[in-house]
Amino acid sequence: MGRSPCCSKVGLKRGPWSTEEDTLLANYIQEHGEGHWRSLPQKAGLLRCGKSCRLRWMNYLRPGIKRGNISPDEEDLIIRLHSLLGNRWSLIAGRLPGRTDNEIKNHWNTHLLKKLNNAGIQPKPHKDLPKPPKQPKKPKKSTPPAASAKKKKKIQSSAEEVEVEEAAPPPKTTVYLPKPIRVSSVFPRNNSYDSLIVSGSGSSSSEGDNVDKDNAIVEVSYVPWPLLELDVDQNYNGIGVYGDDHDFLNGCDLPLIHHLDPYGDENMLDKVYDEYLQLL
DNA sequence: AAAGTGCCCAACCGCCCTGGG
DNA sequence: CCCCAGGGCGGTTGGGCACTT
Repeated sequence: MGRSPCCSKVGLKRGPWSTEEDTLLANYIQEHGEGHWRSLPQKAGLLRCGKSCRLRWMNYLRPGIKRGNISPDEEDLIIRLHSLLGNRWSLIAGRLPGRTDNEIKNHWNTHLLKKLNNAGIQPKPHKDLPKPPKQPKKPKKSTPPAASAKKKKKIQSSAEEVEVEEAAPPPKTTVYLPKPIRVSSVFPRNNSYDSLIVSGSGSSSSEGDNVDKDNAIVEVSYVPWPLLELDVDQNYNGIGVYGDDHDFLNGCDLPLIHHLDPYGDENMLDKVYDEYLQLL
């Protein structure tokens, strides 16, 4: 028996939103705030699924949303973050002010993937990208075999090679950290990706030495998620202990770009990335 | 001008996680 | 400890538009 749908789809409108619906939704949220998405449509007088309302708000109506015209700087950052994070669109979006995960995901799939392919760079298939392992915040339940079967399948399919001892209190947990890879200090901001220099394939890159601090160009190697295995002990206070997705980045004190002006400082993205390198 | 083709992106779908009762 | 509703995420779909033939 499958999971019950989030809402009864009978009688609900689907497809593109009308301006009237947008207005209703925006007005309601302005008045009552976000949340309670399931009951929101009814209260707001919308014939929409709650999830649909949330999506519309998050991706379109929310104040501060920037639409279209993704700048080369932003593309640059997306590519770098993707090399770090894989398809964690919400995390990537969190570092790009005004951008939504959906937009970034679309842009990646329609534009950046092509550019990278044209440049001879083959980002690993999404499924091969390990996710940052999640440390169970609280050993909630040692999932019973039957109930966890589906989850395990999903996890394995995403190649999440995480060995987290959930039940026992092991002092040691194996996690995999993303290794920061500098794609290039300047993804050609004014030209195509064709000029990218692709370093040896599969270079597992403990060679962060190729970065020339004074110079712009470094080796380009799109090597998503080279795995870095390490043992976590009590003294480890790095970002490796992924409390959750957001802790994965937030835990490393990386300043959110929301606080920065992405257009004010040409080198801002480089700086941010350098901070990643240092923090990781 | 009409038909065919490809691309883009808003929206949907299904699954998972979390927290409260 | 278990169940369930709410919320969030990543992958996929399909309508509409632009471009080509």
